[in-house]
Amino acid sequence: MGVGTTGQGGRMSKGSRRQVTLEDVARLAGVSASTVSRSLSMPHMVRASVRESVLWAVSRLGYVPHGAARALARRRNATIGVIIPSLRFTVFADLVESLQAELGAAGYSVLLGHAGSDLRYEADQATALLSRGIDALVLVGNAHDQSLERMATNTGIPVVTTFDYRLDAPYPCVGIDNQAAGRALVDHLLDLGHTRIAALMPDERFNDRAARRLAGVRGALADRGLALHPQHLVLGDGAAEVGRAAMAELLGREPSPSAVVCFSDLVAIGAVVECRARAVSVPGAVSVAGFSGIGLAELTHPAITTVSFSAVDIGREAARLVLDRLDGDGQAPSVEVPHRLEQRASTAAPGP
Amino acid sequence: MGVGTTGQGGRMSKGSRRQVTLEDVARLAGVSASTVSRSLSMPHMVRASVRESVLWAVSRLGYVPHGAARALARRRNATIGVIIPSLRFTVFADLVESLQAELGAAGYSVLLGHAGSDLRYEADQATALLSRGIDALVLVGNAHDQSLERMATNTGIPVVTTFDYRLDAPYPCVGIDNQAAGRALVDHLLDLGHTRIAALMPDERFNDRAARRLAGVRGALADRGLALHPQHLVLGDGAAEVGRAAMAELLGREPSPSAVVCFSDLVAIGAVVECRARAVSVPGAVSVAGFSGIGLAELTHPAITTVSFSAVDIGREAARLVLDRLDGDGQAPSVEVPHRLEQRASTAAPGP
DNA sequence: TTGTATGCGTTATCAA
DNA sequence: TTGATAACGCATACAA
Repeated sequence: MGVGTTGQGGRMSKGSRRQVTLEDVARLAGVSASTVSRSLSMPHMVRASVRESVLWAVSRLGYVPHGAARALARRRNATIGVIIPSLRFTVFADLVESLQAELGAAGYSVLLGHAGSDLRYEADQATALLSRGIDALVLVGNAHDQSLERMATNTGIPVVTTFDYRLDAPYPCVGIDNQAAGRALVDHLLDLGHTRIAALMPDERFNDRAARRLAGVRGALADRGLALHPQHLVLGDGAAEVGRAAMAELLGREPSPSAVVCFSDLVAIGAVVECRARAVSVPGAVSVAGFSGIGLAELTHPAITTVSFSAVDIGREAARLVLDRLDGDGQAPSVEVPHRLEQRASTAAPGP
Repeated sequence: MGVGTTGQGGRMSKGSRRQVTLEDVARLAGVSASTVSRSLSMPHMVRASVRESVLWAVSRLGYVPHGAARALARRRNATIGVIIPSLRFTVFADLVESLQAELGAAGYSVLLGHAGSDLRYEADQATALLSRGIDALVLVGNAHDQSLERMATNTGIPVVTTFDYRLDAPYPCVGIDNQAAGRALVDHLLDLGHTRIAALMPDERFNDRAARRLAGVRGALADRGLALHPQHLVLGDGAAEVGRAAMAELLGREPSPSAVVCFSDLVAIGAVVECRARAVSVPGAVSVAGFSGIGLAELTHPAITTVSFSAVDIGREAARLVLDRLDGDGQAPSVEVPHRLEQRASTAAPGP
């Protein structure tokens, strides 16, 4: 679609310039509108010489197809809705960027919505995107509002979920096994000899990934006859500042933990900062672990032990699933993206 | 538009369920289609009792307006295109999130495009968004490809640019005065007594904000009879890892700088990490300053001196400008968002 | 205040 | 291979 010049969509500002239509191109090329349409959408169905003159007319007039008209006629929008909690989390920014690249290459655009951590709000966003016209919906996690689920089934548009892989997922999904990941992190600490392990995490009621990780944490503890002490669970989501505050809170509690798992790397970084501010040695006095494996976690001092995975991979695979549902045979299965324990300097055996 | 249930847009999957249309609602409510349309778009133009029964039918059928049809009829898409270099940069993620919130509240959706740092690619993205149908376009910076500019003027859709405020901007813009900000940072270092000042920055040919900052840097130096030594300009964009590598490069050069300004906080953080790895004291042996004022720059050790500003404010004001162009009188002027020098521990007077 | 008729720009169906 | 023509679903000018 050549670097066209005139398009639709804008308010006709003052000059009220008319949209260049298929008709205009047809007239200039001396053919019918349908031939122009075909020359653009199914070039092989039209004689080469005709196609050439059409293309010439197109670029001469700077014709750009009218998206809405096309969507109306084709019953398809070439647009995918993506709803994430927030772009401030590196992993979601990576997801969106990756999705956009993959879907863009296949001719789809991305319509973006933010949901915070509120499932009701997520459903509202979905309604908005749906009425805007989307061919598929990409969500984060597997817990969603009833009204959203109803909408999805009623409209029949494909839904793909991300960041949480599980066999019983309601939609095709691509993500990590959060429970196994949570377990791996705690097993690592247990192996080091820790017994008083705390967790800094989002409210599990609003975050099913966190809930799964917590299940993994509890499971690992239970397997060794231990449990998460109620005083050892502190809520705190996302930002380093929050991690700092949560760590401050935790350090004031009894019994004091010898290790802390954070469900986000930034929170872990904040926790370490707070420890330094209080002259609490990491990992001397307390071990700290993060989650996600963002680049920064490797550069801090000490470098942060974490469970790493690729949000970019999740985006790419999610795009594959979406395209399979839209243009393929719709049989592509959910995919588990691997995670890996990155053992670094912020965790060590507990002091004597 | 109640939490509807049935919408358009999806491929009709197998069952090929038909879209619920205005007509269906009209039939059920016992009125004409136009009355239904009015009940939804101009409720005050219809008798209360009628409106009620329409609304009832709407929710009964789970009617959701068909975006494309609506866009076609109204010649307006209720969609704003936003093209940014990358979501991996905190400031752009903040911009998008802020824009989305403000525009969403006004009934607009955000269609997102990523351009990297390539103006040609940005223009391609613009073409894609334009043909998807957007009512306005939000860009980053004031330097753009000719073809994009041509498209913009030909379509007549409003364009608003962000992050670079300048009087001679080709479109209404909202951002900081990058030149003044660059100058402020270097003045601070000069006041501390530095004379060998280096810069870690993106290639100015592809980044007009960086070019302006560099102009500010050079200006401040020139005012004191100094200049940027050619060996003291190292390219490196965005990520902490990149800042680390750039700093490594810089530390190997002659003459060695006593202070380094980075055009991004993450790069500054990376630079500090590299210094620590080499046992180069910050700010003892070399001062390091960042740019943007992301939260993390305050938490590092040492905390990073930076020029801070609010990308969220930029987003909010950009949304205001867009809405003014679309629904207002189109007279709202460009806005300069304030920046502030945050003097922190990473900069100090040079050693003897 | 409500209904009728028409247009929005494309694609798809069907003849030619 | 090409050209009429009928959808596609909604908004609006105009008539009632």
